[in-house]
Amino acid sequence: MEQPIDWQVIAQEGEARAGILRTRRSVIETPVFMPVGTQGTVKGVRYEWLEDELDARIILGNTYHLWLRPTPEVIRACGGLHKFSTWKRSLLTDSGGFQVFSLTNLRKLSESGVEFQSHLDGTKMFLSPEVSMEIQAALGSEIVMVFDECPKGDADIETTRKSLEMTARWAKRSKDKFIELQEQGLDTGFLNPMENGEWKPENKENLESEILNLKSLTGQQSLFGIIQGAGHLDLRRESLERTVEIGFDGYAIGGLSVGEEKSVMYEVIDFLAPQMPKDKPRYLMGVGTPQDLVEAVFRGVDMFDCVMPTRNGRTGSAFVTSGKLNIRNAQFAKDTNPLDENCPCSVCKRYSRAYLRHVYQANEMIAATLISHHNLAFFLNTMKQVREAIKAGKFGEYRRDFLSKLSDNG
RNA sequence: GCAAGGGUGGUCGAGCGGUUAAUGGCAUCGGGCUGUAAACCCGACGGAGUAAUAUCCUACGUAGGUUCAAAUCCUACCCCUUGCA
Repeated sequence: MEQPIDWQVIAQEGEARAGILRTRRSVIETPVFMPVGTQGTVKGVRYEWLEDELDARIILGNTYHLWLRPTPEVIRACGGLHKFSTWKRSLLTDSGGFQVFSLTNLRKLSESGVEFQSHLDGTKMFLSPEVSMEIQAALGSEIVMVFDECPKGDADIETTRKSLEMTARWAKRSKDKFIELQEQGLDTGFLNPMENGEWKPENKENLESEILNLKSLTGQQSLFGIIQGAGHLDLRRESLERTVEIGFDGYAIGGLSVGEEKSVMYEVIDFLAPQMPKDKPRYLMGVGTPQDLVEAVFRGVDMFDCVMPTRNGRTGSAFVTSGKLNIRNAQFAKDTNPLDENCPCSVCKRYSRAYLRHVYQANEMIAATLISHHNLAFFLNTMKQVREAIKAGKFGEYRRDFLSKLSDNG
């Protein structure tokens, strides 16, 4: 049976899986880190760098932000988010669900959806599963997320249960609307499979043979469900069952790293990931630090996204082998070393900590760009090493080594 | 030379008799950032001392004076800015 995406495990070690995810627009090796490009741009980083040196295969976009500006009408008129932005590889669009959580004082929540006040000008806007699906069809992403509600990490059991049940109903409504939109041909990113729009990585001999065995794709969008339940394991299980019952192309763990203790996050992943469908990709939303990624892969997660590399990059914090480094610190004023001597990225090859500190302190735009670039390289390289370790059956060793090198608050 | 206005902590600048080690901005130093309302937010910022308080010390151009009390009022001097010679 033809599907919009295809994912196959090519190696496994314990719960950790290495796989190949194919969408209509790119071949993505998992575990994968997806840089966040909320407003149709990964802040501070040109697509040229993401494509060439960093070799990101998939990035995020955000329904809520693009809905307010430039609006789906503009993006549809420009041929969808790929054509509009010129990003040719895969896109995953978040549904606006997270904004239901993070813009809590600008919204009114009800069964039908959420009334938002635009954070730009206060205009009242109504977002619902149906509206979110319409916007994501206009954006034309490869992976569409259901519209969910994300309770606080420390929410009590009754609040969490009510929230989870609404998320389940919203998931069903999302899927119904999603199917309708696909049938109506409103997805701007549709690619005729006969035209073979799929992008393959270059110089990947092993991958070529693996791809040959894979099924062809429908050219349509795929849809991921989201499991909620905060830190309550029985609710997590219930949410998982209800989500799987509806049936999606992949499954996401939502509602982590939203204020709960770190131990709770690992506990939930430990419990949940192994129970999730084995033949579908598992996506841990919004996580996290490099350490979080390694730990979550160890527990069976395949996909990640997080704003940390770009946000921290813009605010002077660099991720390095030993953890984090704050480029503002006076100790780096005359430090001629690169951010991370083990990092092969073009920033580390060329620029010193002293220079990066100077341009940061001087408020030069390039500081944000350079540190964001390095941070993305660090995240993407970490995931590449993780994949290679799993394929070589040495992930346990890799993880131990990785964690032992952390000395700061990584 | 005359007239007017000024000299405040790293810096710019408020304060113009007591609650003022002295508002605020900037700079500096430190911390934070996890499906991006974030090129952002928070804290420290005369010195000594304490785990933290307490407590000392030194400070509003310089030197005197008035007053219970002065960055704030008075006098002299030094310097700066502007205008007139």
